Amino acid sequence: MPEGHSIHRYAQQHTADLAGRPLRAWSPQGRFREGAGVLDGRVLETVEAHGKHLFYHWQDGICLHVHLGLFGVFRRHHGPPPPATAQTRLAVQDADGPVTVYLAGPSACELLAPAGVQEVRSRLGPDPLASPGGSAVFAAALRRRRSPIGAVLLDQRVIAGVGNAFRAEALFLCGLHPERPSADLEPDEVRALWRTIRRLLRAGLRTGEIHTVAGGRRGAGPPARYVYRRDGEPCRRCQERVASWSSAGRRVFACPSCQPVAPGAAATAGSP
DNA sequence: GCCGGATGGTAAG
DNA sequence: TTACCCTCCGGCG
Repeated sequence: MPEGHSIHRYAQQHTADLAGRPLRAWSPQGRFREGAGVLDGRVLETVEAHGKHLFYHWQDGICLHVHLGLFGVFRRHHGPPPPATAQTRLAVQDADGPVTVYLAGPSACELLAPAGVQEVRSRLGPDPLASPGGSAVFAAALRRRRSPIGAVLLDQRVIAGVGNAFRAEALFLCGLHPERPSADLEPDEVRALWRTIRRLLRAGLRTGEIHTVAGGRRGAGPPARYVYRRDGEPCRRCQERVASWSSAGRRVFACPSCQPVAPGAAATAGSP
């Protein structure tokens, strides 16, 4: 589930598993043969996450940039790994340790010079998990835009790491309708939104799941959400049916009663 | 066993 | 807005 929390988990895990020693690297699929050849035998120093982007810093200033996109997946094997599949873009293995990591289906897997790293970073807004003081930058960006807050939250130049699930849950928790113009939000609402997103991302980083319903989980079962992918089901707070519609090619979810389009106004139909 | 959609982002029209 | 990338999984039969 590649929203920001899982990307930070990968950064932590891959640092723990692989950093500090020379690694074997190869590309079973062949599409990253040249890059893997550069990495093979080198030492991985650190892995850094910003939003949904991973930066693997290797010795000699070499940086591997990975973005999973919608389909990308890491597989981690402890001990002798199964043979890599034909889809495996990159395989990395600790020559002396037990861990092998396979990467398949990423939208980006590339070596970047420092200028390239800077270029990627320059397109990313503050990451609530990585950017102290990001709240002010976020607030300024919201004031500048006329787009609906729902669209703005998915814009990685405004805030990095939020995906469709965290968008839906954070807007519900803050009582904000996704179609409200971002510039119309009150300063208090903007501060609460940043804090809510940061809290949800931190919880996700800790647990690896997007479980947002207050009170924690009672027993096993899938993570519980308020509105994300719950369209047609009753709102957990007011029993109104959760609405959903499509905007900019993505599904949007909201409770029409708990998230009024105009602050203080009565609930309206779900679809604007 | 097949189909459609999914947590994302870019490029083309 | 649409297509595409290219992987996994749930629903359906």
